[in-house]
Amino acid sequence: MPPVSFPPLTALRAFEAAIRHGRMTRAAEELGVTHGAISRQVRLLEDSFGTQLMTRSPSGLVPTETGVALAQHLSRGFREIEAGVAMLRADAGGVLDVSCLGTFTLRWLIPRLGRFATAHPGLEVRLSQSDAPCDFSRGRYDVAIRVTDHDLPAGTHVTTLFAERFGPVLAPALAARLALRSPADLIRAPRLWARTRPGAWADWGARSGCAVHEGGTAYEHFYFLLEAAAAGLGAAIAPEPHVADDLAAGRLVAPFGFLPSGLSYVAVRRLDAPRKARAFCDWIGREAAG
Amino acid sequence: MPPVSFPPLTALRAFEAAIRHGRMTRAAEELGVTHGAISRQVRLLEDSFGTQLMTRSPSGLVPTETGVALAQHLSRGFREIEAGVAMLRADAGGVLDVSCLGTFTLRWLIPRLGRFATAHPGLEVRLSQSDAPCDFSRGRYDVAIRVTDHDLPAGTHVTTLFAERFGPVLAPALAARLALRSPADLIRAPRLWARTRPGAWADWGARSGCAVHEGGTAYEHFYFLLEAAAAGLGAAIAPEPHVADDLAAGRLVAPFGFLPSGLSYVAVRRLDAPRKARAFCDWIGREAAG
DNA sequence: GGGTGGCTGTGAGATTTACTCACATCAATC
DNA sequence: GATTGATGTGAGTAAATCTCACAGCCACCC
Repeated sequence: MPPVSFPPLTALRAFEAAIRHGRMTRAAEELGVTHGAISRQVRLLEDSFGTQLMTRSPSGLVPTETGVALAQHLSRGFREIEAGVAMLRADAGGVLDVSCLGTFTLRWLIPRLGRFATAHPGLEVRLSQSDAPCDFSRGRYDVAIRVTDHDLPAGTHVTTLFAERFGPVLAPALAARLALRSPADLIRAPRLWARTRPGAWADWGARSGCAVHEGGTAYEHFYFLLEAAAAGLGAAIAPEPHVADDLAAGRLVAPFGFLPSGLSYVAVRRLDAPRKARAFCDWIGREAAG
Repeated sequence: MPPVSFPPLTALRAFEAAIRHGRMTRAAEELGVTHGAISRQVRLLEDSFGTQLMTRSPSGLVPTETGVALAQHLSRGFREIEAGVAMLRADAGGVLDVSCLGTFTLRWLIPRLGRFATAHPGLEVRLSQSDAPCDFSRGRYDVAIRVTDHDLPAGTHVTTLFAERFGPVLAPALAARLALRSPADLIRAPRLWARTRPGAWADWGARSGCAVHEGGTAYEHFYFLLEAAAAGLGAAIAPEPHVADDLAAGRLVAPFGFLPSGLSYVAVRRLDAPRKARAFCDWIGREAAG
């Protein structure tokens, strides 16, 4: 319960706004509540003091002498508080720099970022693409999203998003033409791979027990790789979250599903990162869980 | 929901207290909550701004630069609010003057007044005895409790307490000696009456259909009347609430029960009475109803 | 190294506060 | 008398706040 030295601050605020506007309806608009809420708060305040603070009339409110004196104190008090909050808001907005895997960004994070923006107005998330190992020493970003195939730097907090699952994907038409019956049959498909993940086919082969041939067509970015696969140029090894939408849309098929890659997607921040970095990591952890 | 321009005031207050004390545990003591509540409120504040406001250590809290700045604004703001509240509390305590029927006061109100005092600390109820018609023009009291046998002044608010029921009461021994079988037998009892209610016997006679004789012994105050009746000196016409305790204690008996007198006990206040008058009337109305 | 004390953090659930909705009442205006 | 715009309130819901009961951490002491 509130300390005995104060009535509810909500009631004080409602009262101050009502007096300042001269009407409960206007105060309600300012505070984002119904006039009934203002009426109750003011009534509660008057009851708790045993003193009438305003008279009501159809043309609005008139404070009593006591009410005027109280409202003046409250106005000054709330203005001071408002000044502090505004100062903080000006500071605290700004930008959060997030270093992120390119394709993950495009296909998983960006579609969800609107919810973060809604929850944190005034805070801009600035994304940069990288799959280099985390290096907070240069201060270029506050949070890094990575797959845990690199040693993570000491003195960081790691938020696990989800375990990676990966598997071969290709266009439906190509899959039909190749009459694939088992994962081993993929050896007949043209092999596509990304320079960012050169060992993907070998890793998958080791996990699935399938022989995989070498060579095939290399692409600079994973995004191009998936476009090529969707165009029927061959099969690619892709992490599940990157292709979930394409699978749902029927642009790609994953005839043999996905296997755990042994890796995890993580969000990493320095232990002493700004609070907004923690807010972001908490948020993205919840998004990944949900 | 709170206005978008402010985070929860409760959180701001918790934060300010924590910084001022340098410890959440001390802030919790001041605000009358557990340290867990303070911890959550501060965390909520930091999350909503995306900014760390303090660092925690086993030796206590250290505000960040941002936190210091915010806390200074908040301290000034809350001090201003506190000054207004203190001013009001000083004003609003004081005294409520209640003019009340003497015996009603003694026998019904005073035993209950402790509950009012508990609910309204700092507010003294000053009772004065009177059964004269209400006259708020002299400003001698804020509330008058009366029986509605007088015209009530215009421009007042009336809270009905309960309808009066009255009837004859006398000592058990006298009742036994007189071998009363019906109300009419009361004509054999010595007739006691109060100067404040000279027409009581006649009123009761009219309502009960019994002949009542005139004369008998007059007392200045109703209290004396009841003492005389309890001493076996005769029968008196009493309102039920005045003698409830004596009946329960066996000091008096009401062999023929009580009849509605056509009157009501009411609490009356001016329409523009101080808020504490309304608080009192609301309270006494609830006590009468319960 | 282990024990103690005092600090903060948090899951889960309970309690309290605050609010909405849908009306009612009142007074001013036309 | 009807309309408009103000405040008041019963009943129920939603949200906020809090408690309880622990856990974890660090400094200090032995």
